[in-house]
Amino acid sequence: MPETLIPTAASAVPPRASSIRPPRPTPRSRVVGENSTLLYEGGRNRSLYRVVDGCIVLSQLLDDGRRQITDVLGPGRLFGFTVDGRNIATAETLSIARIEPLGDADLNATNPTVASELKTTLQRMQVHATLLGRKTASEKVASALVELARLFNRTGRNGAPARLGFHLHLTRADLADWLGLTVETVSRCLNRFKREGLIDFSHPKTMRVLDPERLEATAGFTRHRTGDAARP
Amino acid sequence: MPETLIPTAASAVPPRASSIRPPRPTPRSRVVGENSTLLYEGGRNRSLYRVVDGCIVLSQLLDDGRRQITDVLGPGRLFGFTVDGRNIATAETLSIARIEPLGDADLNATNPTVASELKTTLQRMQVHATLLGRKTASEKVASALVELARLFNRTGRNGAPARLGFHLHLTRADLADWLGLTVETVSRCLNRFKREGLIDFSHPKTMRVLDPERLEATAGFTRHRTGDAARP
DNA sequence: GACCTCCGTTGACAGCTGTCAACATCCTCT
DNA sequence: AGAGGATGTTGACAGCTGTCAACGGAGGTC
Repeated sequence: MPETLIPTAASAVPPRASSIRPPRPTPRSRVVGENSTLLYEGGRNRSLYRVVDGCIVLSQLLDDGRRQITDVLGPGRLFGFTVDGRNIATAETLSIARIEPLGDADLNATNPTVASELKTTLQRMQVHATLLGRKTASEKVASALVELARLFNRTGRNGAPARLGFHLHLTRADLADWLGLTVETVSRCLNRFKREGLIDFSHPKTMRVLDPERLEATAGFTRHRTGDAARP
Repeated sequence: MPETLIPTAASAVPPRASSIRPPRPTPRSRVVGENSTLLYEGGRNRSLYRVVDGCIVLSQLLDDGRRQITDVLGPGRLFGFTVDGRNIATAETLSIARIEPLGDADLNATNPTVASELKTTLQRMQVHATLLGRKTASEKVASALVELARLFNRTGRNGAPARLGFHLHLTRADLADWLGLTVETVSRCLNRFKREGLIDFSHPKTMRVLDPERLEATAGFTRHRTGDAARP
């Protein structure tokens, strides 16, 4: 039963039993349940939000129901950008999440931090466009795993990622909507990767990367770099 | 013979014979020839640029040569955004273009106009992601035609677009790289639309929209709008 | 605890789009 | 004007990915 808009109460939110990463209390931050729609594309809102903890996806819909997830947000990322006062995208939680509203003023994005985030997001979108338009199904799924492993790896961000286990917050359908594929194709790719020893999972969302190098190779990860000539 | 980086001279640039839209002289603006690479992805630059006139595309490359055009820019659009001082995308001219460098300070995007442009671009990228991930070849090509007709229609922007003729600055290969298709598929779609009376072209780049409504219908254009409930 | 829906997996099959090839046309350069 | 390359078109064919279907299992509700 998805809630709508931003609930103020942390109703269905038992703080995780042995909470490994204690949610640091942030000014005005709120906890939101899983599968809540926070913002609707085309709707109005008066604030930007920062993801403090959890996983949030942005999406757009075509009127026949086809969905495209345009971004997957982890801790630190901002969302709620508007054009002409209207939300660019729908925002939904894929996990219990803690979000922190930013002031009205930041809506104008004249805040340097916000502007920087905008540019980073723009870059991410362009990289994802290249994935959507020019990568094969296997490359897409492998790319997604590499990216999500970085975002949500279990070991925290204390230097070396011990074993590349992470919680996949997305369902197969979410992955499909993110990568421009169907559920069946995503499932087939994941299980092939599993058979080939690239990854492993017993529960559908408990992922472990067994062979990072081959996975990244499968992702066709490196973008072409013309860069500038080395300046000696 | 593509030039590299920003040339200061307007070498191969005969100002268009009966120039309908006289290039308004802008402070410090420069004219750049067709098929020039202005910026390289991963390279450094110290300024943003505004497109005063002409057509410029942004692109990314995978290292095996696959290319994705991430945006098509017309008059008024900005480009040259960086992350960590590095260009996000390669920028190339598809026509003789006039560009105007903006000050260093604007690189930080704290200028409200720049910030607004960033948000608009972000929205465009998300709409395009939906196209790349969730539309069929026909829908993609039709969408592209609708968008390019708006961008480059011949009648200027004096209210009603008389007859929807416009100059297609992109080659079939450019269209393919923009839409995530192959040249052959693009060509087949365009010629089918021509047979069906949606569009017409004698020269490959001289496009005319004959049936805007059916073309937009083919584009599957309307995105789902949940909007806000009407407030009586 | 039983039911029931959602989610994930797997197989069979089809069709959209990519691949390969040949050819036409346009443009540039000599 | 002629040569040659880039661009565009069209056909034949293949294969990647989508579609349809069936099934199993997990989680949630009563």
